[in-house]
Amino acid sequence: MSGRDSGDSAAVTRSPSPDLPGAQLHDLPVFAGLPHELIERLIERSISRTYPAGAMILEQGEPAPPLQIVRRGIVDLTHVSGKSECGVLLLSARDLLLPATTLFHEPALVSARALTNTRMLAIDGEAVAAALVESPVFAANLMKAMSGHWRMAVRNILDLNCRTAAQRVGAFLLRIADLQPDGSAPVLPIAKRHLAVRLGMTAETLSRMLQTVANHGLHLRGRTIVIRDRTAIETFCGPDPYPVRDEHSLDVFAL
Amino acid sequence: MSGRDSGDSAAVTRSPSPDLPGAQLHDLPVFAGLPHELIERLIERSISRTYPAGAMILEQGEPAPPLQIVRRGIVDLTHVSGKSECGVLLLSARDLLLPATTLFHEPALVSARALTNTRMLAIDGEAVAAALVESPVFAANLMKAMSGHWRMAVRNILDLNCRTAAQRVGAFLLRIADLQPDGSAPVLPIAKRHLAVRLGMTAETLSRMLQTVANHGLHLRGRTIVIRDRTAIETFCGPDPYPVRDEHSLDVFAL
DNA sequence: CGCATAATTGATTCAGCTCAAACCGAGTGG
DNA sequence: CCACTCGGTTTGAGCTGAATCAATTATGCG
Repeated sequence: MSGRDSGDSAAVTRSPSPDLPGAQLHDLPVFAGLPHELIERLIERSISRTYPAGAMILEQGEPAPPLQIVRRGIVDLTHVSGKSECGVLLLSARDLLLPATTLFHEPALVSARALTNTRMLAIDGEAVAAALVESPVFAANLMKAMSGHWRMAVRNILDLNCRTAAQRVGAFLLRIADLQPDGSAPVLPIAKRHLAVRLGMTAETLSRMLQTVANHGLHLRGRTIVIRDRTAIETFCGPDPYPVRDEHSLDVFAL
Repeated sequence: MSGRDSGDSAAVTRSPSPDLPGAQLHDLPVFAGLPHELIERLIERSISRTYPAGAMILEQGEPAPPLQIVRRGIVDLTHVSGKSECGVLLLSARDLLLPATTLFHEPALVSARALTNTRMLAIDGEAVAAALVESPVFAANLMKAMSGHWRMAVRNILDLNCRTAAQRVGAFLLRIADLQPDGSAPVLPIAKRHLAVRLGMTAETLSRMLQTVANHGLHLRGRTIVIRDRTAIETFCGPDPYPVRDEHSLDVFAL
């Protein structure tokens, strides 16, 4: 929220330096149901890092020893080969960054880049491993997140070859709007260019498709999403192929 | 059953009925590193089922209470909407069937269908849950498999929007060939039509692309894959976008 | 043998990409 | 205050990869 993220949200976390636990850390879904002292131990073995918009968080090909969690901002997972980028997923607050890559020390298939100012929590890999053997609940939490990621990936695959570009755009914006805290006017949190990559199309095509979508009841004024005719846009976006949108119950908040 | 996969493998499992443990069950990767008695307990709470080619194993939309493992055959994960199918992944022996869906009781996004005669092992969901809290190793094994699935999904996403249809065909056949036990001539285990679905293209396109690929050093005589010019086909299939093919180390054998 | 299903081939169409140019808003500096 | 970049967005024209539709040939399979 906030203009182009002016002071407010920054002020919350603006603190002497990284590791300020802050009560809200305990409420991260990864920690749900864990004994308090275990959470403390994990947080002690973690550091917070902030990345300015555009900064690389993780380069594809390298493994990611510590377990990283998005505390604030939007993180873009894309594969870069040559000059063509290929987006896979956007993470937002509370999401885990490539847990699979982390846990099994495999090279990441995608790079992670901050699209907005981003704050990450990085928990030491060994502490995580220790916690895993000790706490089945923690293990379950991680699995849950991984399930959610799988689910998102499958949706993406389906979208890519069952839906048209315009439908993808529409569905994505609709989703964004619905995820946004209901009171405020829903707003597109990232640049169009990045949205295009995420949706697997060029910036030009996105531009055109936005017009198409506008003709079906969903406008984009500036960065605010205006749903003018809900049912129209929903039917346009296709036989909404899959069951309910319950990735949240899997502790996944990705876009 | 046992159409063209004649007696050999069928003979091994041809038995009065389902739950015949059989030594090889203990060697499933999901059980790796588990105490022997835990394996026994899980196997006791499981049943084997066989499906003829073409049979539905799991319908999209329904959750999948028991944890299922492919013992033999090829299982196709596709989403069906209307008359258009959209393939996501092919599972083969030793792969877990939608573990995420199983563990968290969410409706599956895709249907699972046997493409060849298939034998599944279904472990009771509660037994699995119990084993999970008891054995961190078991939990780790499941996570490993889920990591592998995520990896495959990401590859698929990348393929779909960074590679041409011909490149996908080439890369897939190359992969199949490499995975096959090296002695024998590599063979395509499924019908072309299903391959087309898996690769996100129509059967017609697949047919044409096979010709294209043939001009670049990879022929398909009948169902046997003939690699005539390895380097040529490899360079043709594109800047092989991702690191090594190490999904096997993640206990994933999907195609 | 003959029917049904799979695979090919050809002709046509269309969604989305590429390339190129115009446009626009925000800094920047004179 | 205005001119001037400079990145991002839009618009346009043309091209192309793959889908579609339709017809034909192969391949089982009962």
